[in-house]
Amino acid sequence: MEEFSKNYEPASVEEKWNRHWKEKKYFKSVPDSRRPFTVVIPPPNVTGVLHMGHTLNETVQDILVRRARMKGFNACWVPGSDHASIATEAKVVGMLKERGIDKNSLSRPEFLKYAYEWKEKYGGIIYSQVEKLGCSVDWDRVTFTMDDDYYKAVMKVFVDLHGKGLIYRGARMINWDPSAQTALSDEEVEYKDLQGKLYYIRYSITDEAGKEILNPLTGEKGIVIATQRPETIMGDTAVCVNPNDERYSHLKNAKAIVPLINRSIPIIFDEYVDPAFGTGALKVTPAHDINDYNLGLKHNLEVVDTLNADGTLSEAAQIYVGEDRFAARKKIIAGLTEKGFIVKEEEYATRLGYSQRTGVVVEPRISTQWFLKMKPLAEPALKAVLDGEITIHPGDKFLATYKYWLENVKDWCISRQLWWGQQIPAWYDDKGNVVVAENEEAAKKLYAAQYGENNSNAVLTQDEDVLDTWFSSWLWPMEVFKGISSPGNSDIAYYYPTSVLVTGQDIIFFWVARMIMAGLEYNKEKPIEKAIPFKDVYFTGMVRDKQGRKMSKQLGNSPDLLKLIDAYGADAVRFGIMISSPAGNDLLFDNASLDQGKFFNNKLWNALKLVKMWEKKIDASLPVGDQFATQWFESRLNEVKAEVEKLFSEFRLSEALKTIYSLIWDDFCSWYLEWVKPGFDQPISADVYNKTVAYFTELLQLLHPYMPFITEEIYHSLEERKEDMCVKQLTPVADSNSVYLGEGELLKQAITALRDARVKNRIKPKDEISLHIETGNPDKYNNIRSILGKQVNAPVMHIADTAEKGNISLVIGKDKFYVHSALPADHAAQKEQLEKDLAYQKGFFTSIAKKLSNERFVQNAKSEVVELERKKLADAEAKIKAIEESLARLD
RNA sequence: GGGAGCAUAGCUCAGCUGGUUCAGAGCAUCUGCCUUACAAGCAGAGGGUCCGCGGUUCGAACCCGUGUGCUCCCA
Repeated sequence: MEEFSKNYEPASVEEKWNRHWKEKKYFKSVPDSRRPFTVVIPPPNVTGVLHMGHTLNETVQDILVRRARMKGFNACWVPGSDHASIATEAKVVGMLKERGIDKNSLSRPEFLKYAYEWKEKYGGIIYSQVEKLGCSVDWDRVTFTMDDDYYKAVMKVFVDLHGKGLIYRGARMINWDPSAQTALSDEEVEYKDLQGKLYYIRYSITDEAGKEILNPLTGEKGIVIATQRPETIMGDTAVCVNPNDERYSHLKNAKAIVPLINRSIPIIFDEYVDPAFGTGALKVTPAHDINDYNLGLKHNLEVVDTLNADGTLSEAAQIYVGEDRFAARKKIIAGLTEKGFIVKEEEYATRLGYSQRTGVVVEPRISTQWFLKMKPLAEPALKAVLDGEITIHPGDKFLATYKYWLENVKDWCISRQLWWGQQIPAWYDDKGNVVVAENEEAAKKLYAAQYGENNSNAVLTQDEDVLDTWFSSWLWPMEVFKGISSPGNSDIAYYYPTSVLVTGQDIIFFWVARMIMAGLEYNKEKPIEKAIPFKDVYFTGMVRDKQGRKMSKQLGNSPDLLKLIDAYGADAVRFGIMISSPAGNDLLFDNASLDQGKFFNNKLWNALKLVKMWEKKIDASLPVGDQFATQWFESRLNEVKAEVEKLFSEFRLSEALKTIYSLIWDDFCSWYLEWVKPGFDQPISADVYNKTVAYFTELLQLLHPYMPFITEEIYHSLEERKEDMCVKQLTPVADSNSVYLGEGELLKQAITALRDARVKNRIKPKDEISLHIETGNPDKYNNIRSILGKQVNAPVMHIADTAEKGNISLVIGKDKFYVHSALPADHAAQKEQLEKDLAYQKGFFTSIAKKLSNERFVQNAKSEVVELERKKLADAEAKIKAIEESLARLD
C-alpha cells in the first residue's frame, strides 16, 4: 500500500494530472449528439503575463466548464489571445529601441517580423500560465486575432459593412495619442480629474482699419479671454462672445490680435458662450478643441492646426516650432508674462483625457479616419438585452450602464495609424479615388469596373493604417469557430451561440456590447436566441490589493501568478480567489485566503489518510449496525447538492464554494468521520466503509470544478478507478430525509453543549461521565444515543421522563441533561450559564407574547405565521420551565 | 453636471419574497488541548445601536423618503 506524505504536496500532483489530462485529450471537443456548453476565453492580449484579474476570470470559466462537462454537456472552452494593436506596437517599438533599432528605419514587413517574435514569446507565457492554473481548455482550438483565417474574416466584415454603408471615411475631430501617434476610439480615453490653471490673456482689439479700440464702458484696452491651454493661441481663428453680453456689444466687426504672433482674427457672436464663465470671452481654436471645432464649422472659421502628430508645435504655430506641447506652454506663458499679456492666473479644477494604452494626454485633432456607424447596430443589441435574450449577471447591476452607452453611442473610429494589426482593405489611386475590397486583386477589378478600363493600369496603394483591435475581437465568439470566414460550417452550427461569457466589467463597451452587435448583424437570418453570441454574461469584479487599491504595474502590488502557484499550488490559488470573490463585486486579494486554500488541501489529504487507515480494518463479517451516521450524512449531502445546484444556476460561485467547503470540513470531517470512526483496534463494517468512500467521492466531485488537481488525486488514491474524475458524471440529486436532518441537528447540539459543560467543569476528554436525560419524548434519542454517548464519553446513559439529578445540569432544547461525574462541578459557572439562557428565553418569550397579544397581528398576519409564533411561545415556555427547575436544583 | 451602486462583528462579506434559517459565515481575537487523519489541527467562547434621522406596516437589517460617507460609470 502506498505511503502518504504528512502534508499534501501540490507541485508533483498538479504536473502529473495536467500531463495525464492532456494526453487523454479530455478537453478536446468535437461536435456530437450531446448538448454543447461553449465558452470562449476573453482574449488576454499578448503584451504581458496573466495578472490576478485574468486569474479570477479564467478560474470562473474553468469552474463553469468543468461542472458542465461533469453534467453531461459537450464542453468546449476555446483559448486564445488578441494582438492588442496599440499596446503591443508600443512594446515592440520599445524592444527595438533597446536593441538600438528605430522603427522608422524598418519597412512594414520587417517590423511585423519583430512583432511576431514578441507575440510568440509572450503569447506562449500566457498559455503556459493558463495551463498551470488547470484550465480545461481545448488546446487544438487556440485562436489568435491575427491568424490567417481570422485576418480574412476581419477583411470580409470590413468590406461587408462598407458595402452596407455602415463604414465611411472622413475628417473628424478624433482623440489623438501623440505618443503612439494614432487615433483612438472614445472608449480608449480615460478621464482624470486634476488641478489645472486658467490663464487670463489680454488680446488687443482693433477696428476694421486696424485702429485700436477701447471699451467704451470701462475704458479698458482689448479683451481678456481665459484659457487652460495658452500654447494653442497660435491656432486661434476667432474670439467669441455672447451676443447678449453688453460688455462686448461694441465689438461688432472688430478684430482681435493674437498676442506674440500678431494675427488678426474676427470677433464672432454666439449664444454658445456662457457670459458667466471666465470673462465671457472665448478664444476659438477649431483645430484643437471639439467645441471650438463645431463653432468653427458654424461660423466658417479657418482651421489652423498648430500641432504635429507627435505633439510638437508645427510650422503653422510660427513660434516654438518643434517644441513639445507642454514645454511650449511654459515658454509661451513666460513670453506672454514678459510682454504683459497675462492678466492673471487662477487655479482650476479640470478633467483631462489620457490614452488608456500609453498614458499620455490625448490631443483632440482633426483627422481623416475610418468610422463605423453605430446606431443601426446598437438598436438590436440593446433590444436583445432588454428583452432578456441575454442575461447579465450578477443581477442587473450593469444593465443601466449598458443601456446608457448604447442609447448614446457615437460612431466608432476604427482606424489606427499603426502597423501591428489588420491593414485596412482600401486602395487609393494617385488622385485619391478609393476602392474597398477584400484583397488587392479584388480591389483592382473593382477599380477597373468603377473608374473605367482606361485606368485599369493605375497604381493602387493600400491604406497604410490598421484596424482597431476590438474590430477583430468583436467577432471572437463567431470566428473562433470560423463562423465568418467559413459560415455554416459544422463547428459554428454546433457551438454557436456560446453559453456564457465571463469577463471584467471594464470592457462592457469595448467588447461585450460590440460582440452582441456583431453577433446579431451576422446571424440576422436566425431567430434571436440563435443569433446572440452568448446567453449569459458574468461580470467579475476587479481584483484589488488588501488595502483596496487597484492592482497595477506602477504600484507593483500585483503578485506573480506562477510564484503563487509555486508557493500554494494551483488549487489553493483557485480556492483563495474564489472564496473571496462575491459575484460582480471587487475583491480584496489577500494571501490569507490562499492559506485557507492550502489548509483545506491538507484537510482533504488527512481525511484521505484516515479513510485509508480504515481500509485495513474492514471486517466483512461485521453486521451493518448503527446506521444513523450514514443515513444522516446521505441526507445532508443531498441537501447540499440541491443547494449548490441552485447557487450555480444563479452564478453564485463563491457561495457555492463556501457551502461545499463547510460540507466537507464541518459535516464530513468534524461530524461524520468522527461518528463512524472505529475505536482503537476496532474493526469497521464493510457497509460503513464503502459508504464513506462513496460519500467522499461525491464530495470530491462537487469540489472538483474549483480544485481539480487534489480532487483527482484523492479520487484515485481512495480506490482503484477506471475513469478519471474530470470526466466522471455527477450523480443526480436525491431527496433528503428531514427527520434524519433534524435528529442530526439535535445530536450536534447535544454534543456541543455537553462538550462545553465538560470544558467549563474541567472534565478531561478521557474522564468518563454518565448521562441522565429527562425528556417528555425519550424516543427521539433512539437513533442518536449511541453516537452521543461515544462523542461525549458517556458509557452510561439513561433517558426517561424523570431523571436522576447529577452534579452538572444543563438544558438542551426542552430537555434536562444531568451529568454525573466523579469530579467536583463548578456550580457558579453552571449557574451563570443557566441564568444567561434564562434571560434570553424570557426576553424571547416576552417579545412573542407581546406580538400575540396584539390583535392586529393576529388578524392581519398569515395564519401559518401566527401558528408558528404560538409554537415558539410554547417552546420558550417549556424551555424556561426546564431552566428554572435546573437552577432550583443548583441552589 | 448626469447615472448606478455600497454602508451589517476588529477585517472581508452573506442575509432571496418584510415574520426562528434573523441578527449569520470566514478570517482575526480569547480559553483549553502534543485526544494515533490533520497544531496548516482539535474542542469551546466572546464580539454587532444592521451608517444617522423620519415614514409605511400589526411587524423593518430588508420597503419609501432624507442626510452623511465611500466606490464606479458617463459628459
